[in-house]
Amino acid sequence: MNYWEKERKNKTDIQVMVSICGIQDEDPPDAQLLRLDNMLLAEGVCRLEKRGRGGAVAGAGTATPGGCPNDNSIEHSDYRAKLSQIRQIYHSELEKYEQACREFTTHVTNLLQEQSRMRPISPKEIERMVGAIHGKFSAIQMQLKQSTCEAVMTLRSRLLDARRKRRNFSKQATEVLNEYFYSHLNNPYPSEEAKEELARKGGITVSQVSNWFGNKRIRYKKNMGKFQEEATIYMGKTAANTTEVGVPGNHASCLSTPSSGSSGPFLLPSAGEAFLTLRTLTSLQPPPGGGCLQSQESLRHHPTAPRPRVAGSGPPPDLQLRHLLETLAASIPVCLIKFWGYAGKSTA
DNA sequence: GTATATGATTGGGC
DNA sequence: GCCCAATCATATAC
Repeated sequence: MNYWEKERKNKTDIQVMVSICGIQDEDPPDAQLLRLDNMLLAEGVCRLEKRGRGGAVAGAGTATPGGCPNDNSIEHSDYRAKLSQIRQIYHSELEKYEQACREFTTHVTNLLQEQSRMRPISPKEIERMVGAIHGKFSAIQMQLKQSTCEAVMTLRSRLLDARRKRRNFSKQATEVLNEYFYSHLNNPYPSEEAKEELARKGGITVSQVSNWFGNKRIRYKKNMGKFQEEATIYMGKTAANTTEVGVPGNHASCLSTPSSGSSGPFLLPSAGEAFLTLRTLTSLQPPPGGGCLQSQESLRHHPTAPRPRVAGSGPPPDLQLRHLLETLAASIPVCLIKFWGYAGKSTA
């Protein structure tokens, strides 16, 4: 094999290797790589290898989707096990790629050095070739990272998705929420503070409280008959709490006012006050065109409901309350429903 | 296995 | 940003 043949072969070898790998002079997509790195770090697939990258959230691997604080560590064990598998595969593949990159670089460098005995090859040319190889392997690594990210996302959606991991609230949480709902049936829109307090009492998150009230309002409206019994139970329960202490307006079991505004007409912080107000509310003339409140806006800002203060002559407030409780207990839910507006909406 | 209950998500309106 | 309404996906009851 003469010089030219040898030269041609060497060139061909390199070209074949380069073309097989599709090496081109291209800049690695740093931004995408950075995103993938950050995600893998956040998911705990890889560790911080380089300082100054930023963006990776410390402890992000322990966060639970939806922020639910419920105890789901048992359910997460499967997730963790599979994540560990993914991590192993990722590192194994990464190691393979890095080794292949080293071997390939060495091989190409050797070929170039061999060639340099026959023709002048500048260090820059070697450097350029090595850089191209590294760039290509970086691209391969990025594909690996992308695949790993996809695998993790799939795993998360399968095993950690909040919907799939739905758990019924504890009895206490449901009780707390129902008590508030039925004691504020005329305006079941808890303020942010009330939501926080309900969340704390029920051991759930504020957004779960919001979800619960959203669902409850809709389902109550859709099927009021079904909730009559429940309404009576909770209204009675709250009323009993109130009468037990013998002071109407005792708010020990109640939470802060609804979100309709502190100066609004629905300052009914207890079932006792709700009942006192009932007489006035049910005597209100329905708004024109349909009897009851027509829109969400009117639900939140009823224009006419007065403050339920009993003053002047007549029996003392506690007796009034007791009387009202006795005479109205059975009909309270219906009255409140009517006032709330949905009954009118569906029956008018 | 099916029906129902229930918590979460999504999309649109305001 | 909050709410409603529809819907999804899972839990629970039968």
